[in-house]
Amino acid sequence: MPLKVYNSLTRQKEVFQPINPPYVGMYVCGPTVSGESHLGHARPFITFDVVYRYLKFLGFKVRYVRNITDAGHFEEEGRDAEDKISKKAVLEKLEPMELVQKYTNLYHWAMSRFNNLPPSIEPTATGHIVEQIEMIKKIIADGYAYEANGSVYFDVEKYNTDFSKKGQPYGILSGRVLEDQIESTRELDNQDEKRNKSDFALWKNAPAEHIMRWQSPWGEGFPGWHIECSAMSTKYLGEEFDIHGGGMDLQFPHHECEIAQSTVCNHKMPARYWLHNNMITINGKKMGKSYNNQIKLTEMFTGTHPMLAQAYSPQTIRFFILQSHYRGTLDFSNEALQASEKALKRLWDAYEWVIAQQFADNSTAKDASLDANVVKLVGEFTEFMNDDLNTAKVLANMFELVSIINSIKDKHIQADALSSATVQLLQTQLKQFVEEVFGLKNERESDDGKLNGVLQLLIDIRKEAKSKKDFLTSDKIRNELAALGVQLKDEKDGGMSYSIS
RNA sequence: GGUCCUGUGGCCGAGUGGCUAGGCAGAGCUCUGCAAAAGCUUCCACAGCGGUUCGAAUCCGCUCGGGACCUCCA
Repeated sequence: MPLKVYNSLTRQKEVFQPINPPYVGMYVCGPTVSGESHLGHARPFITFDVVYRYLKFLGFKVRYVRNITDAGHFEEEGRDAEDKISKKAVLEKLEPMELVQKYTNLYHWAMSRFNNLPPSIEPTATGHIVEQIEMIKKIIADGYAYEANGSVYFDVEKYNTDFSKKGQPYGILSGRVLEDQIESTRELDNQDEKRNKSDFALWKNAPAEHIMRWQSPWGEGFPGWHIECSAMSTKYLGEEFDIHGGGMDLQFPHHECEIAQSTVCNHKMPARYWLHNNMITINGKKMGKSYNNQIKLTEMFTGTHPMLAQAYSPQTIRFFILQSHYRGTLDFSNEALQASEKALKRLWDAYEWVIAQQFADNSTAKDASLDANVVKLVGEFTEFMNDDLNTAKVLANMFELVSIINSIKDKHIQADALSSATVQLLQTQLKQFVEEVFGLKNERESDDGKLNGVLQLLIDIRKEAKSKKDFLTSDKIRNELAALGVQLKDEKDGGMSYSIS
């Protein structure tokens, strides 16, 4: 069964066929680095990290482009159209680029803690002003944009009229009809400069107080909020590429505008497959700026937010996100995150144990039906991923395997119940999916061996105490280590192991 | 108002018309000096009302509820 993905453009699952196999071009809308990332931002970055990882797993050569928006978009609160980054820079008395750097660093830090692979190219908007200006010039030359008072606007009406004839009206991605839009569009700043309310800015004239500004054929200004993605995706992935991803809230107007801009410039629909992840909700409401209900990632990791009962590690959050399908909403709650934390630990413990085991050679399975079941569960990993990346179902299978693995570990099931071939399949596939595809990693503090030595010593003392039935001493060791965050476990075979939380 | 999505057991969440997803929590048992961990068993579902069907959580209709986008937003 080939990989199928749900394409927002066609509103159905489609077989994924790259334009130039084995190469795949994927563009994902990155962060605006005018502030800290919150939990909601984590979803697309983790979701598309898994898409990236899975495509690589399937053998595709992927160029993954994810931009950094550092040029500042409008914040049209009240009357003054201001550049978010400039405004905040003044407040914090930082240079705009200093501020951008600070939040970019913080973002990269969070991404690495999630164990997200860095994209192949991470272009910045400020680094591509020239490309954006060139693109705008082309759109004007083709007659789909006009200048007004040093700003440039995209003529949505004309685009819609002309491209509807080619079967590509404005609104094709989000299923909107332009005529319905016009009446409902809100009053925006400088509305009078536009010919129509639905027109959007390609370039904005910079008022005197605006710090971030660039020279252009239309005077000093800054780019509009959609053009960077069109310019950079075209530059690095070509006029037509395979996958465009992002959050569902970007579908309209952002991605719709990208389609219009790119189509005028390149005479092609920019991307073939449009993938959109759904939102993280909190108390049933989307976590986002509009509701002022975000929990920043730094707050998640440290537990410093009134809504948080405790800190949640990056891998717990990653696992939490993987437990649901990316196109559904995912509701945040302490209970849900705590469940994820425990589940992840159970999965990881069993996983670590089984891949480290050397099983004796065993050509025939003593328990044929169990053996067959393991083969089936493992085989379904790709089957489920191929069905629009159903990570939730893969995890369900992994937990069924966890039970089997733990039973072998506890000797409820004999090791020779499974054939060597099956054990090997289990080990390799689990490793591939847990680490390579899902990108889960061990969060335990790495130590230099000294800590391990100290703990082994304590374990030995505890064993001795136990053998003498000196439970006072043995319990003291266990309890005091527990208070320090080290859990001792008595194994079935009389051994002991520890884990550090 | 327009476009669209959604309503699953205490909580989070999968789900192809017929075969109890899974996780966390609860209960019992096994193991254990006691714990913890683990294993086994078990309880608790498909918003409501109709319809299609031999059979529906799954398809259709209506009602009620929740949400997203239409404006910056992942």
